[in-house]
Amino acid sequence: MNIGEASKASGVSTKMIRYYESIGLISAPLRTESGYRVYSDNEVHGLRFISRARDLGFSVEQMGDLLALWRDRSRASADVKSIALEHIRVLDEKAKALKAMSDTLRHLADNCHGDGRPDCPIIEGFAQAAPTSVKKRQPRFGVTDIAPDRSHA
Amino acid sequence: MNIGEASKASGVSTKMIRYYESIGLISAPLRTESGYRVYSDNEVHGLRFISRARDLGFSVEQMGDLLALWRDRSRASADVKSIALEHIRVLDEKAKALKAMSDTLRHLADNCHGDGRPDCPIIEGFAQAAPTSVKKRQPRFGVTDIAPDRSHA
DNA sequence: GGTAACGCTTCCAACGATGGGAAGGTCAAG
DNA sequence: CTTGACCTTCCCATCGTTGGAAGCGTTACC
Repeated sequence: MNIGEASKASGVSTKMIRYYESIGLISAPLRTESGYRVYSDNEVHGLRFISRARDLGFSVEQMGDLLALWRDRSRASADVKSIALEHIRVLDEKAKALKAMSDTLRHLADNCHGDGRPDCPIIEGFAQAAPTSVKKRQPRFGVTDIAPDRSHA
Repeated sequence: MNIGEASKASGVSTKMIRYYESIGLISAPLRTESGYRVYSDNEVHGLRFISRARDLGFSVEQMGDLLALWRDRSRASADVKSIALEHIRVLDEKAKALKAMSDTLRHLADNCHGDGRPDCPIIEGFAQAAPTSVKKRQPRFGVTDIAPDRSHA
């Protein structure tokens, strides 16, 4: 299989496959005489593994750890589980933070007429008081924190 | 007030204040003869506004819109509300996506012994089946999608 | 044998928000 | 006058992913 086929079979774009190879997440595949990358079923399997881990929000670094465990037949499932549990914790924390923002905003929005008049609890809520006790910023989410919508493919 | 004081008073780092100025989110403040930025109470107020909007996950672009509305005394609260509602929708969507990931992973983890043995439903879950029907990737969250932890300040 | 579709490489850029640091100027207090 | 805390500008890095361009080789099909 060449890279295009491997991409289709795994759900990882050719760009990303080459990128993962460049950063050492996956090893360099064999090449044809003419230089084309050739992927074995096993390698495609690994790409699918990556695709799935990625969809669950694992970082490239974590995917590296998981791949190593995947390939290690003498792994301890405890090691896998601990990575997973830590990731779950992070995911839940993020979700909680998002929900808190949403709730705060919802509360403000519920009290906003939403008509042609200028008075608005939302704007006022941003403008007034609560000098945020200055430091110790909370982790934040921006609109773009969700990965750029690759779904326009 | 110089930039350091304005930063402390608003909760926006000096780096970010300069950055917001550079991208035109805020206008350039007056300078002393020696080139130091000087912030009025009003400008600090604006920075606090930004700080709060940012904590609710608004993007810089949206903050620009909100700031414009804030300064526009003839604004329609409906305009503010619509930005807020749209943002709430996005926040909820992200939270939902995170929760779905967490749940999937939790399910796998619950079935993992987590001991010294190698068999692990998590790894197996990643490795097997579900070729992701190839394309149309979902928006994803990576570990780093949560803003880098600035709280080590 | 031509052509289109794919592949190759390298490099460069961007996204968003933020931090880090270097190299230098300024200001206040001792 | 020195010291230290502040300010200035400028560039670089992060994180994951995508895009593009340039320039050329290969493969498959008609």
